[in-house]
Amino acid sequence: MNLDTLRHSCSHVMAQAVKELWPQVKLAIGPAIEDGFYYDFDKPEPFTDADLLAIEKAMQKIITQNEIFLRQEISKQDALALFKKNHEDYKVELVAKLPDQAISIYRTGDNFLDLCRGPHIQSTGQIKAFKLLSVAGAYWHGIETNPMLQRIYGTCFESQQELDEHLKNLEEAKFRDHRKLGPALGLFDIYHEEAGAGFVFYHPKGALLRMIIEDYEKKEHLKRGYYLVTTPHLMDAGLWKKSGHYDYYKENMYFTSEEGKEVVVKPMNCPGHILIYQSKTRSYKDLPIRLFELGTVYRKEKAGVLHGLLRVRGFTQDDAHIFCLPQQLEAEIKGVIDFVFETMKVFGFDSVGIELSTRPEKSIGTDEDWQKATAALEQALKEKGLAYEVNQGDGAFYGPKIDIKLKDALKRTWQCATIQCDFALPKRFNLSYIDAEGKEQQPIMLHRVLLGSLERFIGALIENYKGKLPLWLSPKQIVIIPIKESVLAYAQKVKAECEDKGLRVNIDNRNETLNKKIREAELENIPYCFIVGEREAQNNTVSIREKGSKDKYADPLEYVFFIQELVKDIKQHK
RNA sequence: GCUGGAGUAGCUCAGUUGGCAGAGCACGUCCUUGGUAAGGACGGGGUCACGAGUUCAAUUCUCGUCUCCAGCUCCA
Repeated sequence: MNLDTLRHSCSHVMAQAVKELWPQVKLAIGPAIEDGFYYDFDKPEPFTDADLLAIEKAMQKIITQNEIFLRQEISKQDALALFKKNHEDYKVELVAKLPDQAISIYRTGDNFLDLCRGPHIQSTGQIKAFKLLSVAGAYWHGIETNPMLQRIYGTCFESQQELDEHLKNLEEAKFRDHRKLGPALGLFDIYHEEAGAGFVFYHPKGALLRMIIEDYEKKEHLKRGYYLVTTPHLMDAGLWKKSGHYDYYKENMYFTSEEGKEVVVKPMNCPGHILIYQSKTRSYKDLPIRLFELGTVYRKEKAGVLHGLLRVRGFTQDDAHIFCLPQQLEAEIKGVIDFVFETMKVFGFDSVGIELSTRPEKSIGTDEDWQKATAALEQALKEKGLAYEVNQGDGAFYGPKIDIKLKDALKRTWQCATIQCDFALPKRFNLSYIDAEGKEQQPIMLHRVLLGSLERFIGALIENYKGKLPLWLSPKQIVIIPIKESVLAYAQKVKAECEDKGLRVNIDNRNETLNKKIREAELENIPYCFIVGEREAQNNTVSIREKGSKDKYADPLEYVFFIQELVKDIKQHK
């Protein structure tokens, strides 16, 4: 049985139940979606949780009665008359837009009928496991200026077991939510009321994690021939008018002023990098020039879209702009794709989805340039043998893009890397290089990020690892627990040796019991506890407890050997 | 920005049909000096999100604001 068909049918049953309970409700649309289905209703009073239970009960009854899904074809005229008679205004609107030919409708039970292309399951009895999940507002046709309808989300599976598994998955997602885990683990917090929504504060452990990621990225970029640059946070509004951002994104930019001049808090790094490129005459021999910056940008996002670290108002991009010759374009794109995949893998994500987005309605540049740019991206993907989906009209205003979305442990996708091909900004800024004949030419510009925003990426990391970061990313790698005060000096010696090897280690010297310290180290997800008492001090060893090893623990080990092994693991990003 | 739900101690949450504000954890002091996931005693901590209104009296009722949550719309 096709799962989409099953879910679509289930949404019909839900609509039927709603119409039985509230006959005056008007129906909009009810499709199957990735994890279930929804149906949009026009009903003046909101649905409550109790309503959902009542609807579920009514649905169960319809399912028990095993009603047939009966397909009928009628003329457009008849369909219009039928839905008009039933006061289904939204259906009338939908029918009116259909071509003038036979239109299919589906009936179930005595009274329920719905405009529907189909297909459906044979009868309601085939629905074995379903659940209604939530209610939310949704605009008719998804257009902001249209009336808001009430959407009920539900899900449906072929067996109760699969449904239970899905619900368990949802529960688990809640449990690993970075918005809970992050503050609980001392990584970051957001002081919504005091400092403003959408602004992240990294606490000591989170700042360390961020530093580890930043250090890794800087090193890797230098290795690949990028130049590290830094650009200011405030720049004259004129620069943003020239780049086009002012016209396209004014609503989302933060402004300030200086001596009557308008100044913009940077929402992007490109204009800054362009100025650096323009600072001198460039030769074709210098290209490609790859400028990389961990650039912190601010965007005034609407209040309703903010979400933990995933959607914030101030964030740092691992942003680079590559200025290259036309003949270098494809190789550069391929190089970035390889860089993205390698980086994802190092951070523990190995499954990705790729999308190619083309020219949007609101955009700058000539058709010819858009075609060239889109073709270059597509060609690179094809030559890499990568599967991708095309997202028509979803590109940036200055060029088409490849988005690489990573998948986490729960198979959820996260938008992180993007590669954008841009002919428009070089034109606007009149960028140039001198070719072999001594003539001025225009370079092509690639915009790209690997992790996207560090904030979002750290959110993804926390959720993917459920807060249990691998050793190399752990802000605290080892905690040394001296059993009594008399061995403190020995503990300090061990600590010094570990630090000498670059390990992040501290001593838990509090007046608490050993059990409590171990418990807290476990809860804090510290990979290793080194426990030292008289026995260890005498033999120059430590007792090693690996996180999660429960009551089993290693025999006292010559710790010098052990920390060498740890250093090896860290080098390999384990 | 829109629809709906919510905001009580640092955290997780009780509670008040309008009349002195509660627990556990966390925090502080003291006792305890320990062998692999919570040792004990005592103590401090609150403009019940904020602002107005109704009332003898508002954390509780009404309105507004801010913020969060589930979605919608948006995401250079």
